[in-house]
Amino acid sequence: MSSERGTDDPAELQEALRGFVRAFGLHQPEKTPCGQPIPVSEAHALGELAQDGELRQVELARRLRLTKSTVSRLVGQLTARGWVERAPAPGDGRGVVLRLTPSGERAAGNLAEARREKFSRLLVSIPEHEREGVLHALHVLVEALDE
Amino acid sequence: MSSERGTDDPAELQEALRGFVRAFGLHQPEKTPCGQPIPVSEAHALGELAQDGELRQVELARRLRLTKSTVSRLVGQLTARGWVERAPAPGDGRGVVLRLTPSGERAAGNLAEARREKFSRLLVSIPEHEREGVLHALHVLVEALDE
DNA sequence: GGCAACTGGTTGCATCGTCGAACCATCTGG
DNA sequence: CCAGATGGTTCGACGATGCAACCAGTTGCC
Repeated sequence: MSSERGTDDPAELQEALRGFVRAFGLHQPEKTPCGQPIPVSEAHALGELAQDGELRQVELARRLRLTKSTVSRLVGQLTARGWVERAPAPGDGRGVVLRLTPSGERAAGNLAEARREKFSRLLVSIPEHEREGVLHALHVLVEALDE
Repeated sequence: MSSERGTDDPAELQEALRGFVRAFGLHQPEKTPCGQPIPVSEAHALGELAQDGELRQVELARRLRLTKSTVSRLVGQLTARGWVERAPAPGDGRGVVLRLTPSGERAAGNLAEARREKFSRLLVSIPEHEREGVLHALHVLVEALDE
């Protein structure tokens, strides 16, 4: 029954999250999240592909939480860049398997490097004694959001 | 020189943030962040206006971290809905002062209600003893991002 | 076998959201 | 009084997403 705005006030949390979203630049389509000449959503897809080597298109959609139509176009852009190859899925005439081309591997590598660089810079901007708390807080948040 | 991945590893931070972004659903254009029939960016603007009563357009742009052209159009949409009024800024012939109309106040009220509801739900999903830490961490993050 | 229901993909249409550049009007400082 | 900064608008381009309609292949069931 405290009248002071404390840790049980939703407004506090809302304010804090809103500030973060804006500061992180999530409002901008961010042509180059890390200085690389590549759109955000393509970067996400590239990351998934680099990690798994091969992916069914439908699986990519699931991971990125996008509709199949969006992903279809996304993959179209990536193949147009020569970064991804579509192949018929073995055992299912409908499906498509995606794989990075050598050029795509390179792009993914550059991207990963740039990303590491970016977060490295961010990390040093966080006072050392706060870092553990920040990481922990993010995990807590994700857990709360997943419910 | 520690080989363990600890609080000085950028990958940790990257991973944590990526997880948060996806869990928070920031990838989706989120037509109705809280079930209200209103686009996200308009909602943000509405929130700022509701809080301050009156705002210079340039100030709104600064807060939302958007360019003046984007904000100009955004405000155009809001006035088209009858939620915002443009008035010449007193003392500066160039400027524009924005104010919510009664109808805009209502819309902002509904929105605030829905948002409060949403964050309230999120808040209860965060263990009580973590709440202060989460809030603090978000502030630290914003500060680091601003550098 | 054959037919209905489902699933993976593609394409067309609509909407949202942002930026940069060009342009105009209005301050502001020598 | 003029040059440069500042606030706004408009235009053109791009990125990103969804839904609906459609096609093709798969599956389940009678």
